[in-house]
Amino acid sequence: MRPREHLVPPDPIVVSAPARSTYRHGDLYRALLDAGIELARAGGPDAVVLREATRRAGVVPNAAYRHFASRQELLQAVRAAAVSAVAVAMEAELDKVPRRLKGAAAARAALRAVGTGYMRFALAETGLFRMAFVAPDKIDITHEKEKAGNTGLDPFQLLAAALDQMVEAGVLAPERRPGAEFLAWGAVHGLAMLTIDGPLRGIPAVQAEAMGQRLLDMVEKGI
Amino acid sequence: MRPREHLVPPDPIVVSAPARSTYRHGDLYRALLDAGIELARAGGPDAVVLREATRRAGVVPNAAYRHFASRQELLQAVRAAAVSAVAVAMEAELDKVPRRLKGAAAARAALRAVGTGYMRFALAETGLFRMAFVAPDKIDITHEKEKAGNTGLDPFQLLAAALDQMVEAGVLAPERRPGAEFLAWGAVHGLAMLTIDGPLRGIPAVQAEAMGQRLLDMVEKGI
DNA sequence: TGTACATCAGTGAACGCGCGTTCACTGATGTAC
DNA sequence: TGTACATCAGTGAACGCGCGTTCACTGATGTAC
Repeated sequence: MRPREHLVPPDPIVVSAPARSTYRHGDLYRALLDAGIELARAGGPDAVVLREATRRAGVVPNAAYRHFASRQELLQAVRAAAVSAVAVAMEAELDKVPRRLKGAAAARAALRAVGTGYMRFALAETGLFRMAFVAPDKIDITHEKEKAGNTGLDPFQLLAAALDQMVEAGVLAPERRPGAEFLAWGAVHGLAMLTIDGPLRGIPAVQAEAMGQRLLDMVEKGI
Repeated sequence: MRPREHLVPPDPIVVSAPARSTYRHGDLYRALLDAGIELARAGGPDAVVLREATRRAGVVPNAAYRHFASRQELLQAVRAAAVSAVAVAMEAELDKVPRRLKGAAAARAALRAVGTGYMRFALAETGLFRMAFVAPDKIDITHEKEKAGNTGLDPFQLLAAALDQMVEAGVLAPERRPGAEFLAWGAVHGLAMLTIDGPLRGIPAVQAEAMGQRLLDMVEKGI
């Protein structure tokens, strides 16, 4: 594509090929996936390059084809891992909700937790976050299964559960429930994007956090 | 990059090189920019390829360097045009606000108009919309000037003006004004993204529109 | 327990691709006299 | 008005790049007897 940028001289030391003594790799699938995830962490979807993943796994490029039919397939696996990581971040916040809270207070706290976990993940793991929401024209998403490293609920389901809880607690009118996911998700997602790519880029974490809470106030009040 | 996809046989007819009779092009800068905009319309930022732009302008690849120092510079120009187009779409909605509305009603209508224009643009011109919000690591945004095909206000300023109007009309408490742009923008932007790339992708325009209005209800109530 | 063998994970070499960019050029144009 | 000339927009050819992917292979491993 573009000519190599020589801002930094190319590193002559092969840092990421962990000298393999055995002929077989052992778990190349996992190694490639991990490399892919690492690439996505650092640079988002575009950075997930098949050849680079094999380099990091210390293996010849075409070896990848024993485990992935194409770059697309690697991308899908990485994406699934990223989505899963978002869910884990959300659950981490949910776990912080004090058990003593009941009813309305608990429901509100759950919704906040879900939103907070989402936003924090977006800011802390920008590359993976982008990977989780890669534009569908860049990846074939159909028939994709997620690997669960969590309760098995994806981010959408966690949000839905929080909203259901709000209805049960009488905080959200049942007739407003259908589609409410998209209002809440949209609001949080957008603010995350503004903070990552947009005009809020680079603001101190404390301010980003405060803005996030303010947005969640707005959602709570307006949904 | 990836091998050519042969889903569609390569078109042997040069459709976009408008046989030039003169040696000089006339306005190659404009032609390249227009081609760039067209590419962005169809495929977003990644589709803005210098060589393709020159092809469409009917000119040899390196001719572009008479007018743009690099691909980056073309990208910046296209981005500026995209941002401008967003502003135009927002103004179009603002113009529809009945003149008879005064005070609170007018202010609310203005905020809605701004949000509606934004969302409609995102859905109708997805590629340009993506171009306007291209991730900063893909383009050098510093020292970029926008070309105004509009009143000269960018989308952010249009939103800010609407919010100021709400404060003046007494609909928005002055202490809630600072930073309110980001709440409103974030919410609308996020829903737009969900509709373009996310789970709402492909829903009928009517439903997308309805969801947009519902989101604006939420913003209005909760901001 | 020891040997023959099938399996198949990883190798080595190569491909064609389109990209951004550089170089030395050429020839139409507008300007000065 | 006519001619000489400088300008500089567009040409032609080439570069190196890294990518995804294909092919025929090789040799370590696990299994069947």
